[in-house]
Amino acid sequence: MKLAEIRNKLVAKGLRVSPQRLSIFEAIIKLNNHPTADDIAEFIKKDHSNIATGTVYKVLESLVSNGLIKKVKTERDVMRYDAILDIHHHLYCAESDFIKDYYNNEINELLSEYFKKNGIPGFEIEDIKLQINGKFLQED
Amino acid sequence: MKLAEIRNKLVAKGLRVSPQRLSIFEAIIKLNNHPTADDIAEFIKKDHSNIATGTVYKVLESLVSNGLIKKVKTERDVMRYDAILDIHHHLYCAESDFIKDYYNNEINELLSEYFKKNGIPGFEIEDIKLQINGKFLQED
DNA sequence: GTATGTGCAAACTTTTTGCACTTCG
DNA sequence: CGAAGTGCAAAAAGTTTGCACATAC
Repeated sequence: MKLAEIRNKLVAKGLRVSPQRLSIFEAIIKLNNHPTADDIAEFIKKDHSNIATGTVYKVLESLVSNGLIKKVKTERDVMRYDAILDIHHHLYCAESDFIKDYYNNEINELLSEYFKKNGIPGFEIEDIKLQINGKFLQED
Repeated sequence: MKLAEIRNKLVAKGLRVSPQRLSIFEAIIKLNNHPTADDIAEFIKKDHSNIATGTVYKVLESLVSNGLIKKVKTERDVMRYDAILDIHHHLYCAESDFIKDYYNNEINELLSEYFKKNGIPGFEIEDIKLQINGKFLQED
């Protein structure tokens, strides 16, 4: 995703384009393994200018509440963030607390077809995500 | 689940049967909406005897690492706990941060059949959970 | 110029830890 | 009795908040 694209997304939501917003958004995309607030802060401090921790949280919050990124949580005790790129699922290894995105349209269709036929009473489905738990093998 | 049953589960894992373990385990089952450590502590302090916060965390940790309960996390910032009763999925409403268990064997079979045919390269699947996001309608 | 965003540090919340004491088996 | 578990209080970790200052538009 190019900078101009990010800029557009911010503008489209009525958010001002500050360098902090840009670099946080960029960081999430580049650090694409579901970074924590701390990962993001470090990344920015390393490659770019300085940024306050409080700002990182405030910006993340505004991006989340504007639907530009998502919060992801694992069994560990920190929040992780995820750019919203596409419908994807998560492969998760509890042992290493490592999350990897998993794309599979066949599954998406299988599920959406199933739930189109059989809804869930008392619940309005917005989207479905798989959390596939297990272990990563060598080649990762 | 009866007390005797809980007792057995503890013994089976080589854990000692302390009143704290029993009441924490019981609390998770009774407070069956994925209670937080704090919910559990309050519940125990109300209905039964006193318990230290540190103990609650220590006991939860031992139950989790012995596979007797599970940690569940939502987008909010506290950890929740879940008795392991059966294969189930979660209906989740981000707005209210409310989680409800969802049982559906048809889906389980659909998925396990699918992944039996088409594995995921580099990943060994242990189990699959659906997180179905959306909104609860009135009758909840 | 003004509403919005940022930096900073202090406060808050949740979870962890260490150690003396207690209890299960 | 001894190993395992608990209470307590202090500390760590993660996140939020308030307010003065800065900046995007």
